[in-house]
Amino acid sequence: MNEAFKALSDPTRREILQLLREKSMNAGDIADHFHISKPSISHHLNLLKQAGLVLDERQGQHIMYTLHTTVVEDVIGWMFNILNKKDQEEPS
Amino acid sequence: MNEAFKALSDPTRREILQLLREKSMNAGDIADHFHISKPSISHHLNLLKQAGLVLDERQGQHIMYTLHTTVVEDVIGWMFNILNKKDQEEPS
DNA sequence: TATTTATTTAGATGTTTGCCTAAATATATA
DNA sequence: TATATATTTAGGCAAACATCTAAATAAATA
Repeated sequence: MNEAFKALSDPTRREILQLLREKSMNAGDIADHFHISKPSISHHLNLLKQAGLVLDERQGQHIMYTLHTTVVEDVIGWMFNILNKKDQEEPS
Repeated sequence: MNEAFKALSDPTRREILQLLREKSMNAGDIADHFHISKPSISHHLNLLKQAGLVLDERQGQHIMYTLHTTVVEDVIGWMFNILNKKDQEEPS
């Protein structure tokens, strides 16, 4: 999960996730939302992929990026855990 | 909230939060849990403080660090938001 | 098959980060 | 007030990071 926390620490990458929240997009369309070069966006996408936060799939000329929520849920779990005292685990 | 995400991106700092989850501790006792110099831990504690994730209060010779959960809740909110499609906001 | 379009890889550069040791500050105590 | 204890600040260094341009790769199309 360390890679996920690292990936989430960059504002551009968080914005990419927000974009993908609405719908899957290809790399070029994602890049068009930022004032950053395409190679840089490609690098961010790769980090998000390594962290398990997005999936990629080639569709002909394009590569579609999709939000992958499993790791997001893991992070939420970690965060929730922080909110409860160890010896006071709340019943569900 | 960017500072909080940055603060959470380091494993040592996340471990500090896990420690403080159980009970408040002073800087020295926190440092004793790690194989890192006290100045380095002090630096991590300062970043956590800047991010609003911990509070500090001097108690005589010691400085007590306490988990502060407001920002943790904000981050959880952001994470949850990612899980829901924009045009499909679920009713509470 | 040659060209165009989409994306990534490679390589370079400036900035940020995490760590260290040494020195400074703040409080408590002899 | 002098000394001991707790913690932070300062300064430096190596590794990681975010960005760029140029070149390489992959697929579609003329």
